[in-house]
Order: sequence, then C-alpha cells, then structure tokens
Amino acid sequence: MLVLAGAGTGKTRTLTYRVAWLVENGVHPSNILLLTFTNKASKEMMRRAASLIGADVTSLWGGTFHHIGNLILKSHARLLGYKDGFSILDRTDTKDLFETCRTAVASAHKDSQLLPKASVLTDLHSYARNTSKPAETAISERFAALLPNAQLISDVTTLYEKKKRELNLVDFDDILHNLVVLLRDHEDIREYYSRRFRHVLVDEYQDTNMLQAEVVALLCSYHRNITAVGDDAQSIFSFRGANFENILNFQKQYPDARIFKLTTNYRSTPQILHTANAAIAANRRQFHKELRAVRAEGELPALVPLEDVREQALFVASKIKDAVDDGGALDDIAVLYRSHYQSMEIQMELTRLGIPYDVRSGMKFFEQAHIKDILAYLRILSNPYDEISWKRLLKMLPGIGNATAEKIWNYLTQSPQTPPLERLIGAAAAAPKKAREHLAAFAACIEGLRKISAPSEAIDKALRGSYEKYLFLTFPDADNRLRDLTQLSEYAVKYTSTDTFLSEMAIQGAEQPMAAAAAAESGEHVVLSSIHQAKGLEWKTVFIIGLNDGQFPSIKSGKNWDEEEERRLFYVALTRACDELYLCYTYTSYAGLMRPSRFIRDIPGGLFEEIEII
DNA sequence: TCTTATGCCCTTTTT
DNA sequence: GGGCATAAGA
Repeated sequence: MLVLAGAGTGKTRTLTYRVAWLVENGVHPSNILLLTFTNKASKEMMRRAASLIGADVTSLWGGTFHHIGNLILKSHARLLGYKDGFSILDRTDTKDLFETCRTAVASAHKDSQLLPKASVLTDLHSYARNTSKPAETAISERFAALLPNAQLISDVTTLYEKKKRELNLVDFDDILHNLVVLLRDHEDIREYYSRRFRHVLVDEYQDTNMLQAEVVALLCSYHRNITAVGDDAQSIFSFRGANFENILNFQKQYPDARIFKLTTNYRSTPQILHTANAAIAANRRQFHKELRAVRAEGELPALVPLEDVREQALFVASKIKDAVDDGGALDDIAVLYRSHYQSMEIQMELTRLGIPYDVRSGMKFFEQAHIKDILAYLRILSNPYDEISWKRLLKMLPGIGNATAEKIWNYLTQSPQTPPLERLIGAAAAAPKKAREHLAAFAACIEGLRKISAPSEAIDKALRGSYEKYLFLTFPDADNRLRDLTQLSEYAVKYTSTDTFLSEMAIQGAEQPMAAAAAAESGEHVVLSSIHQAKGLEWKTVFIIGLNDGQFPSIKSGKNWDEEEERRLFYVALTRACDELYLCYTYTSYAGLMRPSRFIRDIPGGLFEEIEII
C-alpha cells in the first residue's frame, strides 16, 4: 500500500503502527523489514516500533538502505568478486580516490586543465549511477558545460572503477548497485531474502532513487507486501539521484496497491500551515493537496529583517535566551539554514551566552582529519591495499608530500609476492634522505600494530606509538582532538573485529560523535541543523535564517539547478514548526546589498507579521 | 626544477 | 576544511 501524506500528518507514526498491527496479527518481527534514509530516522522509528510491540529493538530488522545492503552483501562478497570482503569508502575517501585518478589522467593528457575538480567528478559519477543513466546524459543534466570533456571525464571514472576493484574498495553507490546485482542475478539469493521479509516498509519514498526503488522491488518480489509512505512536496534529494517520479509511478509498479491520502496536519498552528501552503503553491509539478490544520489558532509567523549576519545571530540568540528565561525548554527550539557555513555566527553567539547547542550539519565526526588519520592505521592493517589510507599516513611524515607518497606506494605494491606491509621496512630506499628516519619510526610502529587484532587496542597503540606527536605538532586544538580519539578507542571496545568496526564507522559516519550524542540525550540543547537533516523532525519554535536570494534559494552558476526543489526545501523548513516560526533575512552580506528571498516575496502579505528590530 | 610548506580565499544539500 | 597561488627548500 502507498500512503501519500503531507507534512506533519504522522507518516512515520503510521509505519510504526503498521508494524504493531502486523505483529498483533501473527507476523514475527524478524520477518518485517523497515527501510529509512537516515540513521537518526531509523533509530527513532525502530525504538518506537519496538516499544509498541513490547519487544527488544534487536528483534526488528531495519535501518538505512546502505546499512541493510552492507549486512546482506557481507555474506556474499565472494559471489560479487571481492576475494577477502571489502572496505567501504566514505564520502571523503571517495573524493580522495577520485583526486588520485584525476591526477593520473591529467598527467597523461596535455589538455588536462579541462578536467573538472574531484568533487565535481564524484558528484557526476554518483548521479549517473544512482539514476542508472549513461554518463553523457548525467553530464548534460547536471553540468551541461562539461559535455565537450565527456571523454576525459569518462577516462577518470573508468580508472576509478578499476582501482576500486583492484583495491577491494566499495563506495556508497556500490553498496546499492551491488545489492541490485546480487538480488537480480542470483535467483536463489533473491528468493531467500524476499521470502524472509514478508513485509517491507519504506519511509520517505519520495527520496528513493532508481537503485533504491529497485532494491525495494527485489526485496519484496516474493510476497509483494510493501508499505511506502511519502510526500512529493518534500522531495529534496534530487542531487543524489532521488526521483519523485518513483512515488508517482508506484501504482504502475504495484497495480494492486491501495492508496491512502493523509491531509490532516496535527503538528502546526493554522497560521504556520497557511504560510507553508502558500509557499508551496507556486510549484507547478506537484500533486495538489491543501493540508488542513486541526490545532487551535496561534501566533502569526514573524518576518524579521536584519542588518547583517552578526545582527541576525544576536537576534536569534537573544530570542532563545528570552525563551529560556521565561521557562521554555531548549529542546523545543531549532535554528535551520540552507548551508552549513551560515551557522557559524549563531554558534559563536550561543557559545558567548553559554547556551548549549548541537550542530547537525557540516563536517561529521568521522570526517574530521584526526579521526580519519587514526582510522587509516586500522585500515591498512585490515586492507593492506588501501591506497588512500597508505598515502594519508605517509603524508603525515615530515618531508613526504604527494610525490614521495606516490613513489613509496609504488614501491610497496611493486612485488606481487610480498604484501605491502612486509615491504614497508625496506621502503626507505624510495624516500628522500630527510624523511628516512621518520619513515623507519613509522614502519616500526606499524610492525607493532600488526600483532594486535582488537580495534580499541590498535587505536591506543597507534596513538601512543606515533600519532599523538603529530597531533600536537599540527593542530592548535590538539587537546580536544585527543579527547575525541580516546573516546573513539573506548567506543571501539565493544568490537572484536577491526573489519566490522571500520565498516560500521563508514556507514554510520553520518551519525553524531559518541560524546555529543550522549550529551545530547542527557542535557537540554538547541538544535542547529541544515534543512535537509531536519526532515521528519519537529520543534515548537523554529528560526529559519539567511532567507536571501542567492543563499536560499541557493544559486550556483553553471549548474542546472531546480528552483522547484529549493521551494520544496523551504516548505520542509516551514513545516518543522509547531507553534512559533521566525523567518530571518539580512539587508547586507560581505558581498554587498541583499534582497529578501523570492520565496518570502511569493507569500501574500497578511500571512505573517513583520517585526522591527531597533 | 621538482616538492613541500604555508597563507588566504571561500564554503549547497547527504547515505 | 579545501583549493589555489606562492614562497621556501632540496
């Protein structure tokens, strides 16, 4: 069945009730599969469902597509041609590997300045794979100006695919892609899993891409019991290949599906809902649905013009302080924005006022340099052909940069008989004099690490054996980073296998650091979040900042961007608020005078109240 | 001349 | 944090 539901109508709740209903009617929890998009949403839904059926969370099968995919693939790695299993590349690793391939292709071509940057190549390749479109189509849809370089770009991606295979690495897209291949081409395996999952439940169906829709179809091919919920007006992940046509085509794919529409909003005051309805009305490509409010009347949303980002931060922080002084709870407040960097000033101001906050955007815990550095030690031990981690480690040594790291890597992999770890001792030959001593010390440390199998111990040893010194020489805030690493080591204690530890770190990398997560659960705090990450959540009071043309909607020249998707994003932001909503924009920025966002200008006056700040 | 180190700019969204 | 230009080093 398909549940088409607007914002705040209880989509996720519907899924958890469905789980409870199924269990009540005799379906065993382990035969139900819950698929979600984010780790956070998955945790929350599993927790709720488990408490409804009075069972332990572990009795349910659920998680993100990538998490479930990885679990299934791990048992069939050989079938897919990965000899000793595989390591997972996270976002930053993927980009690094692309950078390596880009340099290789660039040095072989004279006109290589035509090659786009690694981040663009990564984006492009991922888009092509997630939409199952040929590279040329992907280029013309996303970066039309690059079409003349299609050949060069394809050289890089070919090399990238080849390297991944050789090095036993998979990226996020491979997890989905390999899962489709596994289930499509191996009838026995498909039958096993699709028989096992008698009911498949999917949250946020509007954000599935081609691969994910196919995974769902394959997983429920035996029983054909699928429950999907979604809202086309909240489709905000097209850059990742999400295609809300999937939800429109649901009926075609599952002709016997029943469709339910939920249009009663239980979350927001009528005032907030009217504003949201008006904001999305300008979109042409949508199922028209006007949400009805059932809550009592509230305040009009406030429109707040401010001089600059500094004043904006002062306003938001002081409003939050007032709310707390009046006995309000910090947990009920969120500040939402289009891009990470917009949160900086707010963070500084909140820190100044001593208001605890939790930032849910930007650099993730596991993407920070020191975490990746220390994990690189573990990674070369678990996969000695992990070129990226080798180079990362080597470049930390004084006197070794890109060029020397490349030379040493070549030396390490020169001999097919001797594995890289064995050859490290003799690698000094490939290094300049200045670096030899450091390289020898590093080799000794790695040699010591090889005897250890527990990830926690390995982290401690790498830290003491060599990384700690580097940490204090490199980072002004080494103390904080060292604390992170100690925590990482403590966290790793519950893993006995480095392999499992690493793959879980890569997939759940988007999750909070353990320390912050613990703090977040214990203490009250304001949430600062990108709108993308705020999806599915709600707060009593919401501030949306940086509502200026150019920032929101964000305009990136040269790319084929979609104003309707930006407007859906605005809609998602507005509908996060239950009681109070503040829309902030500034007159100026470092770039000069700014205009208020066209999204605000599109909303008829009278739906909000303009506040004067003196 | 090839490499490494460093200072200064800017910053879309994510599994 | 990342990319890029430029200074310093070998």
